[in-house]
Amino acid sequence: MDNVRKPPTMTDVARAAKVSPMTVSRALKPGSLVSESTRARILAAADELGYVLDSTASSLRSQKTDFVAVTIPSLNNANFADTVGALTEGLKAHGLQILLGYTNYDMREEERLIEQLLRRKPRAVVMTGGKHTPRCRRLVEHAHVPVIETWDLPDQPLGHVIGFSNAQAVQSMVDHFVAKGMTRIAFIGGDADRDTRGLDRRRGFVAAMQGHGLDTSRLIAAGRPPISMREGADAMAHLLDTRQDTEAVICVSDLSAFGALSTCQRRGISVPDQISIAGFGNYEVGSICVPSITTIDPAPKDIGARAAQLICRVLGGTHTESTLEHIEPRLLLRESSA
Amino acid sequence: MDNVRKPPTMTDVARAAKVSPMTVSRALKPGSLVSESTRARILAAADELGYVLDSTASSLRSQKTDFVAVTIPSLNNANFADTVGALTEGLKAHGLQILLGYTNYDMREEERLIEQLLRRKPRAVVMTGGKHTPRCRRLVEHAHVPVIETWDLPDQPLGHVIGFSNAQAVQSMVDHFVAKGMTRIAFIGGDADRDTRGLDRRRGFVAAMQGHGLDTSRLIAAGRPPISMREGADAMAHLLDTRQDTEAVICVSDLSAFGALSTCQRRGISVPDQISIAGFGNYEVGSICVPSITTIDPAPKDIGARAAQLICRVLGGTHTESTLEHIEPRLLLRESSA
DNA sequence: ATGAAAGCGCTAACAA
DNA sequence: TTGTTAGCGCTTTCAT
Repeated sequence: MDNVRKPPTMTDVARAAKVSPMTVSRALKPGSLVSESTRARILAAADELGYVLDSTASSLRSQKTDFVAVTIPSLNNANFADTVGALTEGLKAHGLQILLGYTNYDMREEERLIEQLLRRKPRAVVMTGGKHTPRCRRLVEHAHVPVIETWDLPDQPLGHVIGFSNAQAVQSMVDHFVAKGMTRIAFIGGDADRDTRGLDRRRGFVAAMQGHGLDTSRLIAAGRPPISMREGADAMAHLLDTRQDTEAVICVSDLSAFGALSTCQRRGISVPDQISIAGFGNYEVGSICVPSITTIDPAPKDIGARAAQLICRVLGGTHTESTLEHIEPRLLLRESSA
Repeated sequence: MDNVRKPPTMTDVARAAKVSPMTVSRALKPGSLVSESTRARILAAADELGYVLDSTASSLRSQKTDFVAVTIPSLNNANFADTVGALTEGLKAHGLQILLGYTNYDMREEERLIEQLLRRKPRAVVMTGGKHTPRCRRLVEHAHVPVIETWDLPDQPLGHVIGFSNAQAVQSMVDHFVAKGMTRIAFIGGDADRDTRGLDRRRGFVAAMQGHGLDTSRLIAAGRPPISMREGADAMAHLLDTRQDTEAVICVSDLSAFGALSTCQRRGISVPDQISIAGFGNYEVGSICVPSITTIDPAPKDIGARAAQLICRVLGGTHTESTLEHIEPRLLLRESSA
């Protein structure tokens, strides 16, 4: 009647293979000192019993886990997915797993998440972004674990940084349009400070426009960040209705830029002949659509790969001081901008 | 010189608050029996020391974790992200966390991943898809943990199923085009069996065409699955070059359908006037682009939400037998199909 | 409301 | 090459 059998332990395997639990432990670890015949017997017994190592117990005893905590704002974002993908790949070689959590662009949620993650005693922490609640900062600092902040240049880094200035990247886009002789340039972004990177991009737009002595009033707040295609489409409709003389539109992301483009297509407005459009992030949609969308490539995979490398160096002891690795986003000029 | 201070334990907090460790343990759990003054003292001490509960130890002692293992083929897929999002949301209320892994559309990788995940003793396992290696099946079966397979209707379910027939969904799309009087219908998909759901959709296409006595030779293998926009665009170019009389194209996903659409736009071919296009998955891009793309909505969030509900019922003991919950994908007719 | 003792399953350290 | 002992940090259980 005990339909909830307890799963077999190492002791069960040891008994079945007629060795001590310690020998089983050794046999299950790769490069260890067990005679081949014994190991074979043990593996057979383990397989027979359906034994699976309990990594909870193993971690507790060895005071060492094999995972790296990672937080991203949203699961549903190709850029962050690329970063996490590269990170996973880079860590796999060193036997490290990723423990992934997402904050839903909310610092309170990030704090909750970081506490959850730290309870599992990760070997390192990789966070997206450089703004955190005070308690979140304290938690991470107290953890005595290597920390990497990515996708941003934090004012007060918690540890290592692998990022870039979102503001500066957008400034380079503004500079590009201004160099082409345009002056009436709009920005489409979200309406609140949930997405700090989006906010930085908007700030970069304003700073650059002011630097050129240009009008910054074409600033469309398109809804709760992160805005996507639908919001971009609606914002473009609003812009076309209210500021018909606009020459170029810079969007907070390629997704909203694509939405803006779709509105132009529905209205028969030719891009880039009548208006130029640019995005951010080098999402696939922007490279395929017609016209393809001018954008900025922040090299998400590079961020992940470098984070993995850095973690391995730090855990290996060959790297100790805090680093700032600067990512250089590239401007990709495509068909949507004149 | 000890720059690697050991983090404080419950015993440290107990000493600081002048109570026993047991009382600290109780004070940190919500609804437990500790006087308010003692609890306040303990929480203050914990905060002071930067104490974070060690869930490794806690799980070992209580023989109970708080997470659910989830495998998805790829992180970078809005559909699976939606399922995981809904699952996370539904489980959060019950204090359960998700331990997420991705298989990269590879059954060998899934096996490796499942073993890793099972070592952490999850309370339940949610897998995407119903095809697994024999060892993977054995591992899961031996784990004596509720299992849910999603997004598919497995031949031999491991436990619960929340899914739909990908083949049947595509058949309904074929039926729709045939009812409109079309006969020369093509299918664009991947070229290997990595993506079993993609393969099922292709099978559904062939079966439906044969059922109508139609030619199934317009079957484009567009590269290594899962194919995306670029492959869809190239495949459409190939199709237009070789089978100019094609009336409709069904693509394995909206992403490839959007790529196909972009090729038509570049060549000045009017959709749907000259050719109809349909996708699968109800991705945002298909609803925004011009023309919008006819598709099938497999209700990804619904799958996740139902999985969460099912897990809670099973763990709560109110549900014991294996269930098959059938998702009914909806055909969304949009501008890209005549 | 609080405490003392025991032990979850595993592996570090030492012994043989 | 294999075994013995002890204990990781916590919570179950029982006692007060």
